[in-house]
Amino acid sequence: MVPRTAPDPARRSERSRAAVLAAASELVAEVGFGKLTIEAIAARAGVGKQTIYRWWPSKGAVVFDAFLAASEHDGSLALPDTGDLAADLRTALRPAVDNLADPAFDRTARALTAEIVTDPALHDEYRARLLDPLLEVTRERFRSAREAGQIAPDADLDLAVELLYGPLHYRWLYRLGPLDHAQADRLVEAVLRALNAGSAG
Amino acid sequence: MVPRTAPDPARRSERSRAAVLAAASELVAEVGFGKLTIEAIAARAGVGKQTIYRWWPSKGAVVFDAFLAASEHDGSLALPDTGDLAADLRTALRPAVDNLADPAFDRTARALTAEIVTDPALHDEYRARLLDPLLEVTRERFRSAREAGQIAPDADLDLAVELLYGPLHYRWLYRLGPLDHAQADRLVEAVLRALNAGSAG
Amino acid sequence: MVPRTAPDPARRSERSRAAVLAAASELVAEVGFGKLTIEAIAARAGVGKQTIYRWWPSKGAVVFDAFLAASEHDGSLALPDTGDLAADLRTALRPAVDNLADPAFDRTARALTAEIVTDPALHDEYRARLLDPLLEVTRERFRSAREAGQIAPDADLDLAVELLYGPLHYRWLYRLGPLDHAQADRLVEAVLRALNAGSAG
Amino acid sequence: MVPRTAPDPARRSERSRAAVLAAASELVAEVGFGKLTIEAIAARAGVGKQTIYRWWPSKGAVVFDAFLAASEHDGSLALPDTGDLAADLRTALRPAVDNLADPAFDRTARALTAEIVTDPALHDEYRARLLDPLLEVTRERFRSAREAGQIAPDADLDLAVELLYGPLHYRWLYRLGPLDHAQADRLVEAVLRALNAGSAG
DNA sequence: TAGTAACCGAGACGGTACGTCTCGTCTTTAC
DNA sequence: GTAAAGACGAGACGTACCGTCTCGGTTACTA
Repeated sequence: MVPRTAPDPARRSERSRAAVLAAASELVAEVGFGKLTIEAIAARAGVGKQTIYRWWPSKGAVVFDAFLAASEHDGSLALPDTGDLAADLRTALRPAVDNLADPAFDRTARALTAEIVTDPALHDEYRARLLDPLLEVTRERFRSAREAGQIAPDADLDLAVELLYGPLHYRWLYRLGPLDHAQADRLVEAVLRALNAGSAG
Repeated sequence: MVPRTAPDPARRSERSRAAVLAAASELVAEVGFGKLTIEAIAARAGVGKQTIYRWWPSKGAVVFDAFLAASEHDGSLALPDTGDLAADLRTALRPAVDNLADPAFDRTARALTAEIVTDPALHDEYRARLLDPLLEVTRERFRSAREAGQIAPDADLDLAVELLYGPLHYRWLYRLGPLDHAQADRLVEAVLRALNAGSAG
Repeated sequence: MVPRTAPDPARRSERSRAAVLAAASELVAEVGFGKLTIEAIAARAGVGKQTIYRWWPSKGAVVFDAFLAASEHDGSLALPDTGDLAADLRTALRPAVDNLADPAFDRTARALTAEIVTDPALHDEYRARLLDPLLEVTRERFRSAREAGQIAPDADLDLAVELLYGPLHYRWLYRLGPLDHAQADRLVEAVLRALNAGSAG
Repeated sequence: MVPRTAPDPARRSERSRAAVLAAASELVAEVGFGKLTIEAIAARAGVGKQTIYRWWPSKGAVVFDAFLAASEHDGSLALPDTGDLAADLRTALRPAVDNLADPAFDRTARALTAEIVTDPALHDEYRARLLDPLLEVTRERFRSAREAGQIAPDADLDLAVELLYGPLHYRWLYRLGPLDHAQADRLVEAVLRALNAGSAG
């Protein structure tokens, strides 16, 4: 067996790539991730199945790519640094909460989460392209606050971001309660207390 | 299509039920949830496929039932109330952390999480039979601490449990860092600060 | 394994027997033999499946029994002996032709023929209860004609009945041409010529 | 349900087609038609089930095709015209009788007959590809004899072929008596008498 | 500008599993 | 103590997709 030579990205049809991602987006919204099939994507996109298999390793990768294509360049990672930590965190959490509360986003996000949690390759890509950048800017904001003496000088920044996003994610994933701005604000307050905000100021 | 009449549970074969759950447990450990098939479960259990379809609505339901059958009666929900809130929470989190750090448990738990997150019926059953009882005993412990004046009298108990379990779950789900007792202990401290523990004492 | 004891016919429920045969008749007409199932017969008859398996060896046997119950006691075997062989044979063939030309009878008869041709047990029962008696009365009529000098004294009586019924059956089975009285009459003439009728008179 | 579009015969794999027919032939001989399954044919042929369902409408059609593939190009239709009608008919019937008397052929032929009698589509194909050509060459031989003045000038040729093949088929189908050359020869004589052979000479 | 190599749509292929159906047996319930 | 009801192990059904593999037919680089 000669090892399959990698396809030449230079010759890749942009037309097909876009059609596949669009078809995947539509179909995942229509039938859900579980009932989504490569064959249906190919048919909807007017593309041969081989074209999908050539460029994506799995169904999850296609959908994830489609999701990324939509998410990547909205400036959702922008976390301001106005000097007011609480306000900046609220600015970050409130749109996130709005997203999670949107039924369409909820459906897609759940399907992707299920795949990411299960498929190591997708997990890695999710970490690299979405989650780690988000965590990093957040950590950076906490670092800035620590340097400004707004939180404890020995505050664990990793723990800080987990305290911020973890409870929100948990509440969303298991539908434990409403996702709204008030809830987000209360969470921000709790996190700041956990980080001894003010006690050092 | 006439709606299928529900089978009579009184006639259910306990022998078959147990064999199916055992086979499902073994197979999910051997091949993983994704490659698990109903046919393989039936074959391993020495059971007709129809017997599985008669009593469970989906592959996820079978595996979940098998997981429950194993989890339900280990007293994992016991959360002590010694009067020392921090110690009691550490007592609760440490074994949980140990479980999540175990590769075999991790694999099964991820597969089930993926299903629960995606399948509303499984979600409901998970909430009813595992998650809600756990959250309730934890909330109860916080209530006891609040009455004892160990945390702020206006502490939001729902938020409290989410602050406790959310960051841990988040760290586990996305493999954000090591899961060990030290980490659990730091989390407990942060949560207590968030709840103004001691400041009111 | 203890050999199953034969059911005691004395205890047989006439009510169930009749209900099964009626249900089989109706269903074979509604869905055809191929799509007929034991389960459907039992359900329609309001009878347990076991009751059918207890008394009949196969689906074909049930339907055959139902057919027999309807056919056996109509005097279709009556073949007159008026002295006029040609007329008597026409009297025999014409109603047979009418039956075969009836679409409802055709459908059932084809299904049964297919079973009889394939299942030796059914074949034997068909021979014993329907076909052999018919052939015998026909043979007897030819014998009478031979003794009366109306056909050749060395005429082969078995061949005679096959010459009479074979062409008709063949035409019916493969739908080779119309089945009507004129056709039956021409066949009778040909058979009589084959038997040297008249040449000896 | 969108009606399935017909597959493109140009792309059909001759390799698969031949393997399926061979497997069907073998299996029908081994287990009989009734116990033959599409799954077994596919497995034996090393072929996906879908490949069978793609190209054949039913189990009967596969077996029939296998039978045809074996029968079609043996010159069994050759019916000589030596001028001696009786001899030519004997030449035609004797090998037919030999076939029917062969247990292996008998078994397959019964199974196919059962299907043909029951399934209109198979019936049509049988007529078109095997029976009608046979009847036509036979009719043609009778026509030739009629023109030669060997049978009655008003002889009904359709009746003639039915008189020839019908009794034989009847005797075979219901196992009414031995199938041998003597029997075939007697039948030929009877048919010729029925057609007034010689009386016009 | 011709040749050629890769991608492309299309879809048949060998497979696997699906969820359903029916078989014939076995067990339980109720009359 | 019989028979209805129906769960059971078994396994074939016909369908849906999987991922691979030819097929021609465009592209778009190279010679």
